[in-house]
Amino acid sequence: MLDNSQYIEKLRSSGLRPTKQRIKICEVLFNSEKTFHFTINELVKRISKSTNDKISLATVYNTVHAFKNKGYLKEIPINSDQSYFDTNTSHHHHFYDETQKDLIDIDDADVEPVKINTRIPGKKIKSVEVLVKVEDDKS
Amino acid sequence: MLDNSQYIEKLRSSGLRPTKQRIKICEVLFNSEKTFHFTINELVKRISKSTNDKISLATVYNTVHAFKNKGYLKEIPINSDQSYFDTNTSHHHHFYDETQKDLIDIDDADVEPVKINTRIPGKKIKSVEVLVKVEDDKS
DNA sequence: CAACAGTTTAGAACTATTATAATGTAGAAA
DNA sequence: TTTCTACATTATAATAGTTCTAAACTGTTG
Repeated sequence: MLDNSQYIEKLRSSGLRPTKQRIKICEVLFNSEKTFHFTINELVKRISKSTNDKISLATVYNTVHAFKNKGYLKEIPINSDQSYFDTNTSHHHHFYDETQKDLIDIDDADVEPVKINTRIPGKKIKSVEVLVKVEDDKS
Repeated sequence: MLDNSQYIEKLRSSGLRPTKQRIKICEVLFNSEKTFHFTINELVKRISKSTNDKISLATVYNTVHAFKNKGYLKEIPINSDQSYFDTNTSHHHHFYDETQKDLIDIDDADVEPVKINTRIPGKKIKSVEVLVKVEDDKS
Protein backbone atom coordinates (compact mmCIF):
# COMPACT_ATOMS: atom_id res chain seq x y z
CA MET A 1 0.00 0.00 0.00
CA LEU A 2 1.32 3.38 -0.98
CA ASP A 3 1.37 6.40 1.22
CA ASN A 4 -2.01 8.01 0.91
CA SER A 5 -1.60 10.59 3.60
CA GLN A 6 -1.24 13.28 0.97
CA TYR A 7 -4.66 12.42 -0.45
CA ILE A 8 -6.22 12.11 2.99
CA GLU A 9 -4.90 15.55 3.81
CA LYS A 10 -6.01 16.95 0.46
CA LEU A 11 -9.52 15.61 0.91
CA ARG A 12 -9.83 16.66 4.53
CA SER A 13 -8.56 20.16 3.85
CA SER A 14 -11.22 20.65 1.23
CA GLY A 15 -14.01 19.41 3.44
CA LEU A 16 -14.37 16.00 1.82
CA ARG A 17 -14.27 12.98 4.08
CA PRO A 18 -11.37 10.76 3.11
CA THR A 19 -13.33 7.60 2.43
CA LYS A 20 -11.56 4.63 0.94
CA GLN A 21 -13.38 5.11 -2.36
CA ARG A 22 -12.25 8.70 -2.65
CA ILE A 23 -8.68 7.81 -1.72
CA LYS A 24 -8.64 5.08 -4.35
CA ILE A 25 -9.95 7.48 -6.99
CA CYS A 26 -7.27 9.98 -5.98
CA GLU A 27 -4.65 7.29 -6.52
CA VAL A 28 -5.98 6.47 -9.96
CA LEU A 29 -6.23 10.11 -10.96
CA PHE A 30 -3.22 11.71 -9.33
CA ASN A 31 -0.55 9.03 -8.86
CA SER A 32 0.54 8.90 -12.47
CA GLU A 33 3.55 10.83 -13.65
CA LYS A 34 1.64 12.44 -16.47
CA THR A 35 -1.71 14.13 -16.41
CA PHE A 36 -4.39 12.68 -18.66
CA HIS A 37 -7.89 13.09 -20.07
CA PHE A 38 -10.70 10.72 -19.32
CA THR A 39 -14.39 10.03 -19.56
CA ILE A 40 -16.32 8.55 -16.65
CA ASN A 41 -16.42 5.28 -18.51
CA GLU A 42 -12.67 5.19 -18.93
CA LEU A 43 -12.14 6.13 -15.30
CA VAL A 44 -14.32 3.24 -14.17
CA LYS A 45 -12.12 0.89 -16.21
CA ARG A 46 -8.93 2.31 -14.72
CA ILE A 47 -10.36 1.85 -11.25
CA SER A 48 -11.35 -1.76 -11.91
CA LYS A 49 -7.85 -2.52 -13.10
CA SER A 50 -6.22 -1.10 -10.02
CA THR A 51 -8.41 -2.56 -7.31
CA ASN A 52 -10.58 -5.53 -6.47
CA ASP A 53 -12.98 -3.45 -4.43
CA LYS A 54 -15.64 -2.34 -6.83
CA ILE A 55 -16.66 1.31 -6.61
CA SER A 56 -20.24 2.12 -7.54
CA LEU A 57 -20.80 4.11 -10.71
CA ALA A 58 -22.78 6.67 -8.73
CA THR A 59 -19.79 7.19 -6.44
CA VAL A 60 -17.50 7.74 -9.39
CA TYR A 61 -19.85 10.40 -10.73
CA ASN A 62 -20.22 11.99 -7.29
CA THR A 63 -16.50 12.03 -6.70
CA VAL A 64 -15.56 13.39 -10.09
CA HIS A 65 -18.03 16.22 -9.65
CA ALA A 66 -16.80 16.91 -6.14
CA PHE A 67 -13.20 17.01 -7.38
CA LYS A 68 -14.17 19.23 -10.27
CA ASN A 69 -15.89 21.64 -7.90
CA LYS A 70 -12.84 21.72 -5.68
CA GLY A 71 -10.66 22.45 -8.70
CA TYR A 72 -8.80 19.14 -8.73
CA LEU A 73 -10.16 18.32 -12.15
CA LYS A 74 -11.24 20.37 -15.14
CA GLU A 75 -14.02 19.56 -17.51
CA ILE A 76 -13.16 20.12 -21.15
CA PRO A 77 -15.79 21.87 -23.26
CA ILE A 78 -16.31 19.73 -26.29
CA ASN A 79 -19.30 18.46 -28.21
CA SER A 80 -19.44 14.84 -27.45
CA ASP A 81 -21.91 12.32 -26.25
CA GLN A 82 -19.99 12.19 -23.00
CA SER A 83 -18.06 14.52 -20.70
CA TYR A 84 -14.29 14.74 -20.82
CA PHE A 85 -12.21 15.58 -17.78
CA ASP A 86 -8.59 16.57 -17.38
CA THR A 87 -6.30 15.90 -14.44
CA ASN A 88 -4.16 18.79 -15.66
CA THR A 89 -5.74 21.79 -13.96
CA SER A 90 -3.08 24.25 -15.00
CA HIS A 91 -3.97 26.77 -17.67
CA HIS A 92 -3.76 25.18 -21.09
CA HIS A 93 -5.77 24.48 -24.22
CA HIS A 94 -6.57 21.46 -26.37
CA PHE A 95 -6.44 19.92 -29.76
CA TYR A 96 -9.34 17.65 -30.53
CA ASP A 97 -8.57 15.13 -33.21
CA GLU A 98 -11.91 14.52 -34.86
CA THR A 99 -10.62 11.54 -36.79
CA GLN A 100 -9.28 9.69 -33.76
CA LYS A 101 -11.72 11.24 -31.27
CA ASP A 102 -8.68 12.09 -29.21
CA LEU A 103 -7.84 15.04 -26.98
CA ILE A 104 -4.29 16.40 -26.87
CA ASP A 105 -2.91 19.09 -24.59
CA ILE A 106 -1.48 22.19 -26.14
CA ASP A 107 1.47 23.48 -24.15
CA ASP A 108 0.48 26.89 -22.89
CA ALA A 109 3.71 28.32 -24.25
CA ASP A 110 2.48 27.43 -27.75
CA VAL A 111 -0.58 29.65 -27.58
CA GLU A 112 -0.44 33.40 -27.63
CA PRO A 113 -2.54 34.73 -24.75
CA VAL A 114 -6.11 35.19 -25.95
CA LYS A 115 -7.14 38.81 -25.68
CA ILE A 116 -10.82 39.55 -25.35
CA ASN A 117 -11.41 43.26 -25.88
CA THR A 118 -14.97 43.35 -24.65
CA ARG A 119 -16.76 42.55 -21.44
CA ILE A 120 -20.27 41.85 -20.27
CA PRO A 121 -21.37 44.38 -17.67
CA GLY A 122 -21.74 42.82 -14.23
CA LYS A 123 -19.95 39.63 -15.24
CA LYS A 124 -16.41 38.54 -14.63
CA ILE A 125 -14.38 36.17 -16.74
CA LYS A 126 -13.98 32.77 -15.16
CA SER A 127 -12.04 31.02 -17.89
CA VAL A 128 -10.94 31.31 -21.49
CA GLU A 129 -10.72 28.01 -23.28
CA VAL A 130 -9.48 27.33 -26.76
CA LEU A 131 -10.41 24.18 -28.62
CA VAL A 132 -8.53 23.50 -31.83
CA LYS A 133 -10.25 20.90 -33.92
CA VAL A 134 -7.98 19.00 -36.28
CA GLU A 135 -8.49 16.29 -38.85
CA ASP A 136 -6.35 14.11 -41.10
CA ASP A 137 -4.48 16.18 -43.63
CA LYS A 138 -5.02 14.37 -46.89
CA SER A 139 -2.58 16.02 -49.24
CA MET B 1 -46.85 32.86 -47.54
CA LEU B 2 -43.38 34.30 -47.88
CA ASP B 3 -41.09 33.73 -50.78
CA ASN B 4 -39.27 30.52 -50.09
CA SER B 5 -37.53 30.20 -53.40
CA GLN B 6 -34.25 31.19 -51.80
CA TYR B 7 -34.49 28.26 -49.40
CA ILE B 8 -35.62 25.87 -52.10
CA GLU B 9 -32.62 26.91 -54.15
CA LYS B 10 -30.30 26.67 -51.17
CA LEU B 11 -31.49 23.18 -50.34
CA ARG B 12 -31.43 21.96 -53.90
CA SER B 13 -27.98 23.33 -54.58
CA SER B 14 -26.60 21.41 -51.63
CA GLY B 15 -28.21 18.17 -52.64
CA LEU B 16 -31.03 18.26 -50.11
CA ARG B 17 -34.55 17.80 -51.36
CA PRO B 18 -36.61 20.87 -50.58
CA THR B 19 -39.32 19.18 -48.58
CA LYS B 20 -41.91 21.27 -46.81
CA GLN B 21 -40.42 20.37 -43.43
CA ARG B 22 -36.96 21.51 -44.45
CA ILE B 23 -38.31 24.73 -45.94
CA LYS B 24 -40.22 25.45 -42.75
CA ILE B 25 -37.12 24.83 -40.66
CA CYS B 26 -35.16 27.16 -42.96
CA GLU B 27 -37.76 29.84 -42.34
CA VAL B 28 -37.53 29.45 -38.60
CA LEU B 29 -33.75 29.43 -38.63
CA PHE B 30 -32.86 31.91 -41.32
CA ASN B 31 -35.73 34.39 -41.67
CA SER B 32 -34.92 36.37 -38.56
CA GLU B 33 -32.94 39.55 -38.75
CA LYS B 34 -30.48 38.43 -36.13
CA THR B 35 -28.67 35.15 -35.84
CA PHE B 36 -29.29 33.16 -32.68
CA HIS B 37 -28.31 30.15 -30.61
CA PHE B 38 -30.62 27.25 -29.93
CA THR B 39 -30.98 23.74 -28.62
CA ILE B 40 -33.06 21.15 -30.44
CA ASN B 41 -35.68 21.55 -27.76
CA GLU B 42 -35.90 25.29 -28.29
CA LEU B 43 -36.03 24.86 -32.04
CA VAL B 44 -38.96 22.49 -31.73
CA LYS B 45 -40.80 25.15 -29.73
CA ARG B 46 -40.05 27.85 -32.29
CA ILE B 47 -41.35 25.58 -35.03
CA SER B 48 -44.57 24.81 -33.17
CA LYS B 49 -45.19 28.52 -32.71
CA SER B 50 -44.79 29.29 -36.38
CA THR B 51 -46.80 26.50 -37.92
CA ASN B 52 -49.72 24.20 -37.33
CA ASP B 53 -48.14 21.35 -39.22
CA LYS B 54 -46.25 19.36 -36.65
CA ILE B 55 -42.73 18.30 -37.62
CA SER B 56 -41.47 15.08 -36.11
CA LEU B 57 -38.67 15.34 -33.58
CA ALA B 58 -36.61 12.90 -35.65
CA THR B 59 -36.92 15.17 -38.65
CA VAL B 60 -35.75 18.14 -36.64
CA TYR B 61 -32.66 16.20 -35.55
CA ASN B 62 -32.05 14.96 -39.08
CA THR B 63 -32.42 18.40 -40.58
CA VAL B 64 -30.25 20.16 -38.03
CA HIS B 65 -27.50 17.63 -38.61
CA ALA B 66 -27.85 17.92 -42.37
CA PHE B 67 -27.65 21.72 -42.13
CA LYS B 68 -24.67 21.50 -39.84
CA ASN B 69 -22.88 19.19 -42.26
CA LYS B 70 -23.60 21.58 -45.11
CA GLY B 71 -22.23 24.45 -43.06
CA TYR B 72 -25.52 26.29 -42.57
CA LEU B 73 -25.29 25.85 -38.83
CA LYS B 74 -22.45 25.56 -36.37
CA GLU B 75 -22.41 23.49 -33.23
CA ILE B 76 -20.94 25.26 -30.23
CA PRO B 77 -18.55 23.25 -28.07
CA ILE B 78 -19.77 23.58 -24.53
CA ASN B 79 -20.32 21.23 -21.67
CA SER B 80 -23.98 20.88 -21.37
CA ASP B 81 -26.55 18.17 -21.18
CA GLN B 82 -27.66 19.21 -24.64
CA SER B 83 -26.14 20.46 -27.88
CA TYR B 84 -26.13 24.13 -28.77
CA PHE B 85 -26.26 25.35 -32.33
CA ASP B 86 -25.64 28.74 -33.89
CA THR B 87 -27.23 30.21 -37.02
CA ASN B 88 -24.24 32.54 -37.23
CA THR B 89 -21.74 30.54 -39.24
CA SER B 90 -19.22 33.32 -39.63
CA HIS B 91 -16.04 33.10 -37.64
CA HIS B 92 -16.62 34.22 -34.07
CA HIS B 93 -16.34 33.12 -30.48
CA HIS B 94 -18.65 32.98 -27.45
CA PHE B 95 -19.22 34.03 -23.92
CA TYR B 96 -21.03 31.47 -21.85
CA ASP B 97 -22.79 32.96 -18.88
CA GLU B 98 -22.77 30.19 -16.33
CA THR B 99 -25.19 32.00 -14.06
CA GLN B 100 -27.85 32.51 -16.71
CA LYS B 101 -26.87 29.48 -18.82
CA ASP B 102 -26.77 31.85 -21.73
CA LEU B 103 -24.58 32.00 -24.83
CA ILE B 104 -23.50 35.36 -26.21
CA ASP B 105 -21.61 36.06 -29.43
CA ILE B 106 -18.29 37.81 -29.20
CA ASP B 107 -17.75 40.09 -32.16
CA ASP B 108 -14.76 38.76 -33.99
CA ALA B 109 -13.21 42.20 -33.97
CA ASP B 110 -13.05 41.97 -30.18
CA VAL B 111 -10.78 38.95 -30.14
CA GLU B 112 -7.15 39.03 -31.16
CA PRO B 113 -6.54 36.20 -33.62
CA VAL B 114 -5.57 33.09 -31.69
CA LYS B 115 -2.09 31.96 -32.64
CA ILE B 116 -1.24 28.30 -32.16
CA ASN B 117 2.51 27.82 -32.51
CA THR B 118 2.48 24.06 -32.71
CA ARG B 119 0.99 21.47 -34.99
CA ILE B 120 0.19 17.80 -34.95
CA PRO B 121 2.02 15.99 -37.75
CA GLY B 122 -0.35 14.74 -40.43
CA LYS B 123 -3.26 16.78 -39.12
CA LYS B 124 -4.66 20.04 -40.33
CA ILE B 125 -6.53 22.61 -38.29
CA LYS B 126 -10.23 22.61 -38.95
CA SER B 127 -11.34 25.26 -36.48
CA VAL B 128 -10.17 27.29 -33.51
CA GLU B 129 -12.90 28.03 -31.04
CA VAL B 130 -12.72 30.17 -27.95
CA LEU B 131 -15.21 29.84 -25.13
CA VAL B 132 -15.11 32.52 -22.45
CA LYS B 133 -16.96 31.45 -19.36
CA VAL B 134 -18.29 34.30 -17.26
CA GLU B 135 -20.20 34.53 -14.00
CA ASP B 136 -21.81 37.22 -11.89
CA ASP B 137 -19.26 39.68 -10.59
CA LYS B 138 -20.12 40.04 -6.92
CA SER B 139 -18.00 42.96 -5.83
C1' DC C 1 -18.62 3.48 22.39
C1' DA C 2 -22.75 6.07 20.75
C1' DA C 3 -24.72 9.16 17.68
C1' DC C 4 -25.13 11.43 13.53
C1' DA C 5 -24.08 13.64 9.38
C1' DG C 6 -21.97 12.61 5.33
C1' DT C 7 -21.16 8.78 1.93
C1' DT C 8 -21.85 4.75 -0.77
C1' DT C 9 -24.70 1.76 -3.19
C1' DA C 10 -27.82 -0.73 -6.58
C1' DG C 11 -31.05 0.13 -9.26
C1' DA C 12 -34.65 3.03 -11.06
C1' DA C 13 -35.56 7.15 -13.45
C1' DC C 14 -34.59 10.66 -16.60
C1' DT C 15 -33.16 12.94 -20.82
C1' DA C 16 -30.92 13.77 -25.08
C1' DT C 17 -30.10 11.50 -29.04
C1' DT C 18 -30.10 7.76 -32.51
C1' DA C 19 -32.05 3.69 -34.78
C1' DT C 20 -35.90 1.27 -37.00
C1' DA C 21 -39.00 0.22 -40.33
C1' DA C 22 -43.26 1.49 -42.34
C1' DT C 23 -45.38 5.20 -44.89
C1' DG C 24 -45.08 9.26 -47.73
C1' DT C 25 -43.26 12.33 -51.36
C1' DA C 26 -40.19 14.99 -54.71
C1' DG C 27 -38.33 14.61 -59.02
C1' DA C 28 -37.31 12.20 -63.11
C1' DA C 29 -38.58 9.20 -66.76
C1' DA C 30 -41.85 7.26 -69.72
C1' DT D 1 -49.92 12.82 -66.35
C1' DT D 2 -48.69 8.41 -64.47
C1' DT D 3 -45.30 5.64 -62.73
C1' DC D 4 -41.22 4.69 -60.42
C1' DT D 5 -37.82 5.01 -57.01
C1' DA D 6 -34.61 6.91 -54.03
C1' DC D 7 -34.82 9.95 -50.53
C1' DA D 8 -37.57 11.83 -46.38
C1' DT D 9 -40.64 11.77 -42.69
C1' DT D 10 -42.73 9.67 -38.94
C1' DA D 11 -43.95 7.40 -34.48
C1' DT D 12 -41.95 4.70 -31.61
C1' DA D 13 -38.44 1.89 -29.63
C1' DA D 14 -33.85 1.63 -28.24
C1' DT D 15 -29.62 3.41 -26.43
C1' DA D 16 -26.45 5.71 -23.46
C1' DG D 17 -24.84 9.06 -20.31
C1' DT D 18 -26.09 10.97 -16.19
C1' DT D 19 -28.85 11.94 -12.04
C1' DC D 20 -32.02 10.51 -8.42
C1' DT D 21 -33.61 7.68 -4.53
C1' DA D 22 -33.71 5.70 -0.31
C1' DA D 23 -31.66 2.22 2.39
C1' DA D 24 -27.32 0.66 4.32
C1' DC D 25 -22.82 2.02 5.74
C1' DT D 26 -18.90 4.68 7.80
C1' DG D 27 -15.81 8.54 9.35
C1' DT D 28 -15.75 11.74 12.89
C1' DT D 29 -16.98 13.96 17.09
C1' DG D 30 -18.16 13.92 21.83
